[in-house]
Amino acid sequence: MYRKTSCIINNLGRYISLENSDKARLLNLESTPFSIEGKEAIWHVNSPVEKLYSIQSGWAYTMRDNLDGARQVVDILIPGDIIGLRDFTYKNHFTEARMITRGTLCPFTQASIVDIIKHSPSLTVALFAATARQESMITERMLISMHRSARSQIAHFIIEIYLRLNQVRTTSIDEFYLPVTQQMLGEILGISTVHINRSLIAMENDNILKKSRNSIHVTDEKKLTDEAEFNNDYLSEEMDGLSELL
Amino acid sequence: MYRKTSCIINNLGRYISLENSDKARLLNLESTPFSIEGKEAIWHVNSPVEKLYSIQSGWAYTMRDNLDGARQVVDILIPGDIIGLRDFTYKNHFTEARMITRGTLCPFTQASIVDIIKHSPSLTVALFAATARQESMITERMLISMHRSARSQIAHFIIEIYLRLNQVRTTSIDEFYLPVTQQMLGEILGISTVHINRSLIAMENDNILKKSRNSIHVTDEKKLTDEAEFNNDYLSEEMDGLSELL
DNA sequence: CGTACCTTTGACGGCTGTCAAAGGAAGTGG
DNA sequence: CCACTTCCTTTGACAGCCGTCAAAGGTACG
Repeated sequence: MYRKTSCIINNLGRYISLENSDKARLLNLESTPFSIEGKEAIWHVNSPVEKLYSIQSGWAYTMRDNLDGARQVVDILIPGDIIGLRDFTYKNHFTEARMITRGTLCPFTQASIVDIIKHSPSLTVALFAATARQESMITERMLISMHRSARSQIAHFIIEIYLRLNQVRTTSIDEFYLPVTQQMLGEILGISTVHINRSLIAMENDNILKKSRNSIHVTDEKKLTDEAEFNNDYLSEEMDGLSELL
Repeated sequence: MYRKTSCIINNLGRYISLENSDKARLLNLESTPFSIEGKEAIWHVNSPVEKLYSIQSGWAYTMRDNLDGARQVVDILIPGDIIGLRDFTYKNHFTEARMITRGTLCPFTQASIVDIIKHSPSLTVALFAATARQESMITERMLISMHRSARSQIAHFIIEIYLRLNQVRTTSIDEFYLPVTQQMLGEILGISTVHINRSLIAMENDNILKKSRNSIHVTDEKKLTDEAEFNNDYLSEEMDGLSELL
């Protein structure tokens, strides 16, 4: 065992406390991490599903092109997240995955996931938990995109990202790194770039936040959370009852 | 083994071919099915997560109330579906689940899911597959609600439901049972009842479909699919590579 | 220092929401 | 089997959030 940790250990360890045997298994299954440039593709649409990737560093996203030519972002993935959880029981990808920034990924083959399923109930449950959290983020975004104003959606997205970053490493809400352009923010929320821009300017004029190219300043956290009407149940890492059954 | 089949066998059997030992395990884990009235609650918001339910007959939905008082439907669940897959790694439910029509449910405890995870890799993979399909439906709805007109969303929903029904039992697209009110259709798609109504009337005037209280007549399948711009990859039950690894 | 990408602004239109009320259909109880 | 109640559908009027189109101004990067 040449390393004491791995990216996926940090992820799955959020939901259950890992035995040493589980940690050893993960270290064993993890292929060599590789670095990857910003904007580089991780997989393409319709390509066969072969691997999952745990993000050691860098930001990534999955997206697809709508028939009308509009690009739609499905997930925003930050360090610690697993890319491909939604896809690994499908034959082909129906999204494309790309890096936003340069970073480092740890690949896991499908076979190693099957190995986990065969030999470690606790890791399997953690995989379910990680899958459910990703699904919950999508569900939340769906419900919110259907009923909230652009401003409220933007506020909600910023708080969600802040909380997710904070789960991985302490982050200040006053100012944090956010390598997402206004254009991409529009593609995430399903709002036109023009309207994103106007909304951001309005929120800046109301002294709520200031978005610059790769970071965000939150100047009035209270106003922001009020607009976001944020309920963070869906981000909860707790899993009480289930872990006792293992 | 007092019965030859169970509702969950039909569900999980879609994704992999089940060994007899797997079938026996499922029959063993399944508690006695119980019947439940239309509109009756299956669980409430914030109640602790205890069970999953496989639908033997009847339709169900999950929903939650937005802060502005609007009700939002998260999933529509038809016979053969599993209720609670998204929730079972959480401590509490953040949706409420109710029947639409009267029906019969087969409950599974969390403990029995853990039993599956511990003892049957193939069933575990099938559970992942079922979870991923439900997630994909949400993802699809999210993407579509963000970029398509009300008419197109309605068309898409009708085709999705038709295809899902058809996966369980042969269904004619000309006319099929659809116990979803216009109001609920609005709550599913995030569109006001008034606008749902106007859109349905417009589609009826264009001789595409006719929705009556509990069923739908599709009079022009081609026009309907054209408007829906339906890509059914996400409903695929195929899972090639993975099952070979088991 | 040019090229590509991102942000910003203005003008304009329309899809969809809200409010309010009436008409039907279904279910319930006497 | 009929009143009554509740839920669902339908219609009209009106407003506004947000999309589209087009173009200019900034900013990063090779």
